[in-house]
Amino acid sequence: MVWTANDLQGWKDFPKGLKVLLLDGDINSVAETKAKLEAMDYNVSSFSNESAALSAFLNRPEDFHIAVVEVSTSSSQGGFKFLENAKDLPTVTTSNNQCLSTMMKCIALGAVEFLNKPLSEDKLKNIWQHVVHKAFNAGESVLPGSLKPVKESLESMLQCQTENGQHENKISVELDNVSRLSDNDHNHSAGSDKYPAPSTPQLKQGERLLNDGDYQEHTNGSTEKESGEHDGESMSVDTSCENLNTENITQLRKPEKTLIKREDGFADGCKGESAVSLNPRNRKFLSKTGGNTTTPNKAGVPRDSCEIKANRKKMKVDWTPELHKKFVQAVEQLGVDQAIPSRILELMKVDGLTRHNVASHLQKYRMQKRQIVPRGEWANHRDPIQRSYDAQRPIMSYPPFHSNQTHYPAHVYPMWRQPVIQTAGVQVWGPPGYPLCQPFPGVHADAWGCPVLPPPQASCFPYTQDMVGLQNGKAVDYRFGMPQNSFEHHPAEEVVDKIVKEAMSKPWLPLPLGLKPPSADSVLAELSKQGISNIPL
DNA sequence: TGCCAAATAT
DNA sequence: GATATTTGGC
Repeated sequence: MVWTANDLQGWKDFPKGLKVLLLDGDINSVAETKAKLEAMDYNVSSFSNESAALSAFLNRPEDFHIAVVEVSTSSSQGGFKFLENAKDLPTVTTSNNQCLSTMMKCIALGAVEFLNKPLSEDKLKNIWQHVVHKAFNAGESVLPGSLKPVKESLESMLQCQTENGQHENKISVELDNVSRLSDNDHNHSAGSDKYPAPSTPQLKQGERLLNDGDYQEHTNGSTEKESGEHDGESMSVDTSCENLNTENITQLRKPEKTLIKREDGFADGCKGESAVSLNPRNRKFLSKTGGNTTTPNKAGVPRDSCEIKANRKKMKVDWTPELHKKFVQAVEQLGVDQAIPSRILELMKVDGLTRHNVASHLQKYRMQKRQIVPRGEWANHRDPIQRSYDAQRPIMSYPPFHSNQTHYPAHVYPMWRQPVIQTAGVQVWGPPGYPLCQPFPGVHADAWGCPVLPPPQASCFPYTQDMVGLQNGKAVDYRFGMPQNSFEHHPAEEVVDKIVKEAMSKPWLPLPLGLKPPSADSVLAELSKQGISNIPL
């Protein structure tokens, strides 16, 4: 089925139009709350009388998606009756009474949330999440009729996005399993769905869905900056009402697109999975937590000791092409000297990503860029396997692409090893618009976004592996000694001399590409020539 | 806070 | 065993 923008139009405004049953014994309070809800474009039916509210719901349950009910232990109409008799309707309870027993009673009776009065806009605006939660987690038999269309529409929308391949630059939420989870719930008992969604309203609009990484930093006393900004490039899921659209619920059926996942399991059976995850390995966590994928806590604040433990370790960032692309863009934007983790992190604007994550990736990135490989690997020319491996080693790349460039300078950048044999279908994730293979047919791209030459051409370029930054720790740019127009040219002689000289003066550094270490025989011969015949092992 | 290397996970 | 990523020390 082909979906059009019009098909999704109805949902772009979600949760506007959500039908809310509001019950509050206080006439002033009910009016105030109603006004706030209506300001959010919710469709509110308000009641001050519990019996009236209940009968309204029982008569036309399809008229309501969610209820906001005030409970009171002092009044005869405490709201509990409604709660008990409208179990299928996700019900948010509110009260001036914050005592634990009242809250527990509400939850025990099936309330999805307990909100202290007064009800601010902040508290109210996210109640829609309970509707989604209910729609996806209630067994079919207990799914309120009013929510079935919600569920079906959401499912269709999510499916549509997957088919359209709209899954770039967004941290994913797996709702793929949610439907299945609802089946599980159904198997357990009809009442299992009455367990409340965890602390939904603590997730404020615009706040990120994935925060365990930050929490990790926070617990370490780090001042890790939390990226609260959300621009068009943000890679986190924005759960705000305004943005619950195709951009934000992407990849929902793309387990392989996991960006960040937590992989803890606990001996005590407590599984923490507040983070979004698409990794099949983590699905069990979703099951354990009732499959609530839409309601993590604010800023990853742990809800309990289990979650603290869950956050302490093993949050793993999967550096997908998109994420890496952002990383590379940030690095290039900052420049070699300024590319430090904190700044990269700022530029990337990826929620959930920590400075540690970036630092780690930067470390790898730099190592790759400097072509750091064990010397033995280089020297092992007698190993045919190694030889063939080295033969695939990319030699150079184009300089970082800048979109404002209209031509491509012939600066030759260092390149690092290709992980696999290149094929025509190799995935390339350079910056958008990078003219990868256009100017030079046959040029490939490696996993780090740099196009590379195939081995035959490569063998005739004895350039240093890092043309910038090898001289006495200072940035020295050799690139202008490089051929300017064609790969057929050889580098300037003085450049080669410079590279060789440097390699000899700093034997601890990895050899520049193109420079081969001397063979053991030649070394022995040279030593012998210098009167050294015994080599201590 | 950044960098590096060891440890750990996949 | 290779590679990717986290963790911990400096």
